[in-house]
Amino acid sequence: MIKITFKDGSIREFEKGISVLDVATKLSEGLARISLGALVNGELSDLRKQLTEDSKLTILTFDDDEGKDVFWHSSSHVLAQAIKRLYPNVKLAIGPAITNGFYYDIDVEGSFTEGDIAKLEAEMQKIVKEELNIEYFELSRTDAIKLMEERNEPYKVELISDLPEDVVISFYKQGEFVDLCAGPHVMNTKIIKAIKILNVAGAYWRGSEKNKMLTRIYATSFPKKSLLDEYIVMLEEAKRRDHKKIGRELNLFTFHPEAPGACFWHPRGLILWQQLENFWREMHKSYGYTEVQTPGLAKKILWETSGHWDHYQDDMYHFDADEGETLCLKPMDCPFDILIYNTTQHSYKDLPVRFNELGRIFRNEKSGQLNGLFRVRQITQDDAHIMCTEEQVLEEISSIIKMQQMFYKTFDLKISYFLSTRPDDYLGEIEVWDKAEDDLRNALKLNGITEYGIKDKDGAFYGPKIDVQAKDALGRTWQLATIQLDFQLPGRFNMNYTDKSGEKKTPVMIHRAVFGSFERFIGIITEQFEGAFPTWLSPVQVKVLPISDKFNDYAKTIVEKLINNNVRAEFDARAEKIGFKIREAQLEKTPYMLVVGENEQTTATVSVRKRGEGDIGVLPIDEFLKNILAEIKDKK
RNA sequence: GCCGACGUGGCUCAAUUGGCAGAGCAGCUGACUUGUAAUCAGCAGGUUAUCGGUUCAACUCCGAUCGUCGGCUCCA
Repeated sequence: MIKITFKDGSIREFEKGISVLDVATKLSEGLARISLGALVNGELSDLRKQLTEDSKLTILTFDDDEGKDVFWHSSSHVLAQAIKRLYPNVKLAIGPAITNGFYYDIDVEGSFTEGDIAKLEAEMQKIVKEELNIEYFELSRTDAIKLMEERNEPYKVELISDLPEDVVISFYKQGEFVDLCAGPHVMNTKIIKAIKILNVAGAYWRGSEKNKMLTRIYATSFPKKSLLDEYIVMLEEAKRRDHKKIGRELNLFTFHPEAPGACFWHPRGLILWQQLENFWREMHKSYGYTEVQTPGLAKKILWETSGHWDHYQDDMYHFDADEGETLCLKPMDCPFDILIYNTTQHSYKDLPVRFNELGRIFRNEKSGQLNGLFRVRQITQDDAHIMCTEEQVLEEISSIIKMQQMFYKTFDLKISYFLSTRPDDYLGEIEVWDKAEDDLRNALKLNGITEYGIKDKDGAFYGPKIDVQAKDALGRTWQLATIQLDFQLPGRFNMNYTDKSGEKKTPVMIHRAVFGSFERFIGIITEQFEGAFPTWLSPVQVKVLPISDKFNDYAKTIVEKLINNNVRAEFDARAEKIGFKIREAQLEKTPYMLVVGENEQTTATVSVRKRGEGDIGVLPIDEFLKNILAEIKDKK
């Protein structure tokens, strides 16, 4: 008999030799999927051959996300089993599959050391070798609780007690180990060939900092050793790209213990920053924005009015100034842009008003959550606030989506969308929120974005938002751009405009960011490009390298010509061998090196060496200049 | 903030597990005048993150603080 685990967790037995089509016809709706473990030793290809277009039966393999989920989820059971064998007193919490592996949360006295990790890995390998079948069974609520109480698993008891009335309470068993689980799973532990425990961290029970902190063991596993090796290489690659490392090596930026959560921009890093800032400014001009700049320090009253004080005062920097007045370093720009808006009267004809601001804001991020440029306390936000009529909302959001798409394309970052809905601590009326959420949904639809995730209750307290995530070269995702619809602050600040009939109306406000923050964005592209920035962004675009100092005068005329044409060129006049100068320029990731000596001087040319390509031949200097200027203009 | 790990010249890393803090790169000085990823020689550089403790003796063990990293929580 072949046992097959289906997506709903059920297991059915079929006679060996049964065809996939026969299985499919024996199932009522054809919604089932065969999980990995059903397929061993050639059965997979046999089954595949028998699949037809009509058959709704699909095979899960490690190549698809769902198959990975099942595989890793089963691996997490193996991990839990190993833990219980070595440390019987440990209490199990939960152990799901995640993006690149799985974890198990456990309640353990004391802490895990490296030695424990090695022992755990070995025990997991042993369980795999035992080739344990993974079997499904169901229990009534009472029996389920009884079983988990007997096994001294209070967290499981809590989980069972909280399950909804109508749900089937299912378990999976492998050898002596039993775990509460909805499944599905692989059929046998034997297919989990390669396992690695990655790290140990703390995590709160049920994700709440009010609860006990458990120990979370992260691991990953693969059906082949070679896949694990590839994954480890990828992790090392990520480490090599670390922006803090590259920032220091390329002399772009550094961090200092004297100013935790803040970045020091060196001359070269600031050039990079300024190129991005220029791009930001051009982009906003062409989309009809006008730039503003507002104070960094202001009275508390402003945030009391906005509601931020109630929600975020613990995360704001504030102090008592003279006359008992509390001053705050601004944690966001919104109220300031509103003050500017309110200084003049607005006609419906003037709307939308679009203010963009490169605001330096301050947030007291908890020490444990600082992380290089990704999370800083002094943040440069590419903020903008759009005040418009309700009728204009869709068009404005569409325009923002287009701008964001154009922007991310420039950096080869793939983006995906999420809709974040009303949180529990919202301001305002539910009907208004529903409308706002509808507006955002429509805007996504209107722009052909049909695939997007939902982040339930993840909106800002004043409105729902569209969050944009970008994926980098290593497949990591980052929260960057955002579009937030706000029907609350305009009312709180008595913003208005006069409509066609002469009546005063409250505008709608859209908050949005494209970069997210300059710091985070530069951190991400530093890793994305591994420091080899495209020419338009490179702090030094060209290095001119004379063969010997006999050609310094000629080299100097070339450098001057480039600089006069706004190309960022440097002159390496040191008395070093050409190979040494090239090596250094290459390590600095300079896009172009121009080697000049006898030949070039007599023919008024340069010998061009391109980053990543090597020597690409000799060009007249004017032609090189023309080419590089075009490349810079096209942001290549 | 919570859990865990870590902190040695500017950088990358040693120091035989408690017994004289050392090397490469970078820097400086001098020589070499060079054709597509490292020329040679010499010099200098340290209160081992900080503070305290244990010990005849501490980079090493213990405690506290600061910082960093991996997570959790948070992210207007």
